[in-house]
Amino acid sequence: MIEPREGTGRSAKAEEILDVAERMARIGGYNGFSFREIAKEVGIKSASVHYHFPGKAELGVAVARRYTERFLNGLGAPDAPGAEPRALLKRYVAAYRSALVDDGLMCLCGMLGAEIAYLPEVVAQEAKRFFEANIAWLTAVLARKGGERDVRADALRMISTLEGALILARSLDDISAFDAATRGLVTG
Amino acid sequence: MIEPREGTGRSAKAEEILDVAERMARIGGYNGFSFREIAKEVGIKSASVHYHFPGKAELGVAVARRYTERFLNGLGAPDAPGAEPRALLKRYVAAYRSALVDDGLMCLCGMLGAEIAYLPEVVAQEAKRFFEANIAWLTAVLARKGGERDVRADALRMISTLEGALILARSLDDISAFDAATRGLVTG
DNA sequence: CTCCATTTATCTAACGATAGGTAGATATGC
DNA sequence: GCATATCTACCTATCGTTAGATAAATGGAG
Repeated sequence: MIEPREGTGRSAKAEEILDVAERMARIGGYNGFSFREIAKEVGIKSASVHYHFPGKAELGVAVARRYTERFLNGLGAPDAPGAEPRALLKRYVAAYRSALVDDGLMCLCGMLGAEIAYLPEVVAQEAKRFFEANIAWLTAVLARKGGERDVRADALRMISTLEGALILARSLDDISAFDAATRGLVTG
Repeated sequence: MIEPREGTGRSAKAEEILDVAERMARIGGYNGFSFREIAKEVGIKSASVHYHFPGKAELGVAVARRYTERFLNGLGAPDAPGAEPRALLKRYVAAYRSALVDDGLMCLCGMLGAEIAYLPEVVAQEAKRFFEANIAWLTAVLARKGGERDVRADALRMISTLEGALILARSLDDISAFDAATRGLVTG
């Protein structure tokens, strides 16, 4: 085989499986994807999906990890010399908005977080790690921005509002509800 | 029969079924409750649950409707003469906090809203109605309070922050994250 | 008050569909 | 020959749902 990887140590088929699983999970949560449905979509049999990912929990972990990594990479370093804190925060809000508007999908870890008491512990841990990484990124940016009283509280508030705004906008079937709910989130 | 109802037109067993289904749904979402598990918990067979609620969609609708009604009743009228707007808003925040702290559960319609694209339409409609009713209540209170620029946007922001804060606090397994995220939600 | 039809609420037993998972054969390429 | 990647074929468990039986309570009619 011609090694169609990209530094992740994963085959192209495995990435394809993760793509499909992620999209399904961002619609229906942990129960929203199944080996059979993924297999059908990527053109193999369900037993072959087990070759790439031994069990559902492992697949869930892989999806969440890749999601978190991609999300953080999209944000860039919180202390990047060229980027102003305010611009970084705007980018953070835009990342959530893009999921809703461009992809029509929820935040994966928002979904998993909602049903966290129902998940295999290894998957729950990944959802937790996503939020902890987000808090770390935001607190770093907010600290750089200065003038903040409680950067951790502000970080938690931002994440909460954005995750909730996704749910609300999708429930109301009204994208403008997301914009209204998040207006003024990034202040002076 | 001695009519063990309470004005809802539903038997005591049906209410018991709704109790169990609601608790399960507030942990695992729409897929988090099943006829068999509910039946086991209330001490009957799954076929008997179908006697009270013909199908899962109907059961989901009944759970959501009862939840919404109870939630709104707990808030009271937004224009109650004795209640100050600020106190009403505090009560609104406390309702979410109580779900998390007292019951250890998510908001039912936050769960359903997250997976809304995955739900039977009749159930999705009930989740939507919950949020519309919440927006109506909040805008009425915020309008009474005065000094607001865009009461609808503020209502959407409050709901989003609270729903998201529930998810975040449960994901982090840290109740104080809810308090930090919602601090200052009710202003001046 | 008694007889009988009906309703209420439950049961047993099964249906087809789908879930996650496994064992073992098979083909392909280094 | 060996690792990779897929297959067929199956397993057990659970899902929502349905048919049909049953027992008890209810409500009129004579």
